[in-house]
Amino acid sequence: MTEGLFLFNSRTRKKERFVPIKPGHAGVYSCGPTVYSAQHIGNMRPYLFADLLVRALKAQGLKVTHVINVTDVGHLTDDADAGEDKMEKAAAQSGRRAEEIAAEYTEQWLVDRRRLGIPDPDVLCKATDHIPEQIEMIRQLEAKGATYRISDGIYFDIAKFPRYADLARLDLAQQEGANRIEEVTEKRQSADFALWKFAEKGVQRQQEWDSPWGVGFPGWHIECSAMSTKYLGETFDIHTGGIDHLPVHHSNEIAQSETALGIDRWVNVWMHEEFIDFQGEKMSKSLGNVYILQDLVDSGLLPLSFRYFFLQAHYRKQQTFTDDAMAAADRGYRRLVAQAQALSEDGGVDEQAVASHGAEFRAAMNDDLNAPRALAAATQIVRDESLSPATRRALLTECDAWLGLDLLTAALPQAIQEKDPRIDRLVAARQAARQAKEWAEADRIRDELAAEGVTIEDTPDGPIWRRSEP
RNA sequence: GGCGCCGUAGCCAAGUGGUAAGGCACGGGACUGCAAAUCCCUGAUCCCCGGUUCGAAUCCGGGCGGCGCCUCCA
Repeated sequence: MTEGLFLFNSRTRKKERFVPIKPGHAGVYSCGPTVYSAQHIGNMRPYLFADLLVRALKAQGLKVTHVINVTDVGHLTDDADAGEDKMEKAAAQSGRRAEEIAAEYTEQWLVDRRRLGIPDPDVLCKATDHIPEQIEMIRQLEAKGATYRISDGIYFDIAKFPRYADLARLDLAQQEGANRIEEVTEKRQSADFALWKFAEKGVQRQQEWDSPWGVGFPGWHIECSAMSTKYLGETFDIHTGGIDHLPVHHSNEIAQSETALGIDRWVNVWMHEEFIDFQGEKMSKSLGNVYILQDLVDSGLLPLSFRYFFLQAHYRKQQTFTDDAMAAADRGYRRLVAQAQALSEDGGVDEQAVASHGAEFRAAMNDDLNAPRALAAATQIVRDESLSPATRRALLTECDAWLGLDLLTAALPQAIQEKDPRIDRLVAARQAARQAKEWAEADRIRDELAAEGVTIEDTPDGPIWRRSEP
């Protein structure tokens, strides 16, 4: 009945069966990072989500082209059209070149993605590498009469695009945000946005280019329109991004793309992931309460435990991050992997059982990427004793293609075997006491070590020890 | 003021009309000299009030509470 992948389309506010424009192929564009500083774990949800989507598309047998942009110019600090450029600001503060900063944080972002099991995108495009494309699109808009010039730049006139409010279902007359900020007063409507910003007189920017309108730099929104169109065509399948982008950034993208290209439907499916709530407020660079992946690793957690944490909630719901929830995810992930890897190759693979017992998992994922439900199904498979170990392995291999948790292949770090002769000697002494059945002495040594945070674990191969918490 | 999300067991979180997935913790059990580690078992009628219905966590109305966007932000 419900064959195929169903996705929630923000444009129609409905779950719809995904049908690619070009049979057998799906084009996906994801709004990428602004690389003036480190990406924190909240910033990683969009990429975990996009990866989940890409994996689901591939599981349908589709070939996927995934494009992500890197914003390395033009993203302003305060107002969309009146603040400082974040890249320039970061460069000024650190005394470094903007390109150098962008390269560093782009690389860190890619490394973190890989640690989370996210493959690199097929196309990773930088705004600064596509200035001509952006200028060209602005020229097209100008030719269509959708732009106007004011003292600080070239702007898009949303009055020329009647569908402007459709995506976000905005009531533009009632939007009052503009009243709370210092705005570019020359704009015709407050929702108009900059396409090209002029370099300020007397200010030497690191990043500026010539254009038909004068020296300056592109507005933030135009890069996504220009680059997605370049790599995916004038109409493409799916565009993803944070829910916060829906009313402004994506409304702007649609306005400029559909106007410049002269088309009615630039993107078929818009998908937006919700925020992670960090015990009461969002984590954001602006608020300064950032927490990067390495911080998690430093506290003894596995990167893929964060992926597991992400998979425990649906992407369209705000997810609460707390240290306890993260620790719970870490334990859950380690246990699941240990159980999966403990499965033998015995019993042969029952292909029929693979087809039938994987149904719930596939149905969950195909229902708008319901990862929590799918993860529960995978967990049941690991522990389903009615299936042979080999069959369970086969099922888990299939599940993991969607989940990306490396269930059967992850190398779990064992108890850290530190070198400490003094502790080794005490552990050996306890073991000797145990063998002599001198329990009081053995327990005394164990308590002594416990008091300094060392836990002894007796295994079939003898005792090992580890420090409880760093 | 406008647009939008959410409120389910101690914590995280599925479920959107037929009588509550899963994970973690807690408790119980197995194992152990006792522990640790591991494995097994165990818990909720769904923020409040009213309505619709044979039947609601699930639909409608009204509250209370949390969060996001409208300004850079995933």
